Amino acid sequence: MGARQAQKQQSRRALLDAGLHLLADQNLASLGVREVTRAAGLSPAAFYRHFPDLAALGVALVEESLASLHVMIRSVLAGGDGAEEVIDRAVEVIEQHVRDHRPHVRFLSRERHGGVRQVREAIDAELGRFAAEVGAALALQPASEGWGPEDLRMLAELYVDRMVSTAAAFLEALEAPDADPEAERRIAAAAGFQLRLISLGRRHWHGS
Amino acid sequence: MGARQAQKQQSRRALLDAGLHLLADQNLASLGVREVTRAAGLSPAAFYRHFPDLAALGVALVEESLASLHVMIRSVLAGGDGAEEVIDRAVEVIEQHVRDHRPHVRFLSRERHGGVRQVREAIDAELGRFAAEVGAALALQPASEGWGPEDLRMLAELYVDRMVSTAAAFLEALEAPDADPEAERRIAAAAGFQLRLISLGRRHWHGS
DNA sequence: AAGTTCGGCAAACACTTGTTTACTGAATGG
DNA sequence: CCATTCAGTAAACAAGTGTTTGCCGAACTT
Repeated sequence: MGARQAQKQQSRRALLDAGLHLLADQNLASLGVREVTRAAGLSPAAFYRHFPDLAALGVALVEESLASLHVMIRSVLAGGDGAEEVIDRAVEVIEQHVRDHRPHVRFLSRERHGGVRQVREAIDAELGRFAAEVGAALALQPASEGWGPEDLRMLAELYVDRMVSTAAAFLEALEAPDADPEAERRIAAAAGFQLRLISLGRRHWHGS
Repeated sequence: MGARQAQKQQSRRALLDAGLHLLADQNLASLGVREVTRAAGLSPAAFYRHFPDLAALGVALVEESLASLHVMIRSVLAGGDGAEEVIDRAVEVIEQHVRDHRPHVRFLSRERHGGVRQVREAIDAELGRFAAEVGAALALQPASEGWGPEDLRMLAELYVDRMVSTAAAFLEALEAPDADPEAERRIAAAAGFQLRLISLGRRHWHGS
């Protein structure tokens, strides 16, 4: 890659980073082009060399954020099959992920139902793909015998939604002004309990 | 109430309605005082006769939105005890509620993780109170014998969260440009399935 | 070495913004 | 009936906004 492209990528990075940083305490719809370029150390006009819109920057952030999420989900699904172990690992991995990628998680959580349609749709589509991935993994387990693909999808959605909620809860605990380690422990306990309850229900499910 | 107060309330209503209307496709943080007053047919300065902040208007909208939610939750909990019936009724009531109070539901869904802390906290607190209410109702059922209050709370949270997610899903289906009745049916089916799965897991839970 | 591409800039465009000010005039209460 | 209260107004403030323009100069191509 030429030095030309490299410098362009660097500016693009600066814009994305500045955006992500500013989105710590405001949402995409209230972000301004000038605000971002100022924080990135560029002139306002430079923005348009990279994105047509702020919505486009948002979509780029979605892609970035979800790439790291994909890695996470795979690390949960791979490994021991015991339901208990998978659940415990899932909760741990989620907590660690929120810790490592706090700005991205915050962005996703905030914009999932936020004011910018393009971004909302991008997140939703990708979350659907997660559910499909989880569903495929579930289908491979012996406990899924006799389960239709429709049921498996609904089950996977339930798991994914639970994980997203858990991540959001961890996030809120981390952002609280008085960081309380007890709160995190309680969230982890609740998540473990709830996931266990779901998988228990699944084992006792006999046809729909 | 004097005619004086009545007129004031009318203006306040106009501001709240205008705000709620504008929040259909943007979020609170990006709303402007002038924007609201313009839509309400008042002068910008008039806003400050009613609210010190836009955040305050947001909190007022939260209270309004949650009042109607409380009514809803009670109508679910009251009535036949059969788990199946409760679940089916819950899904129906949620769907109807979203239909009847679309702007409020949208507002709650959007601002639950939105950019205004005051509003986020107000929603969260009230949602916690819902969970407590559901937990209290669960405690009365015979199936809760041997369940600690902690477990009941986590279970109630799981139910409430599921309901909120379901409401959000219904909302998104209603807002889709091509209104697809099939999508709503699918959401209702998924919600029923998932709630059933949870209550099945609950019945087979033996201590934590 | 000459010519082209193109990322970044400063400046200008025409608005929109939040908030305060001094005011008006109808409802209120004595 | 007269004084007071107070919701609502118009006007002004100093900023801030998105986007376009023409231009520069370093990196590429031939």
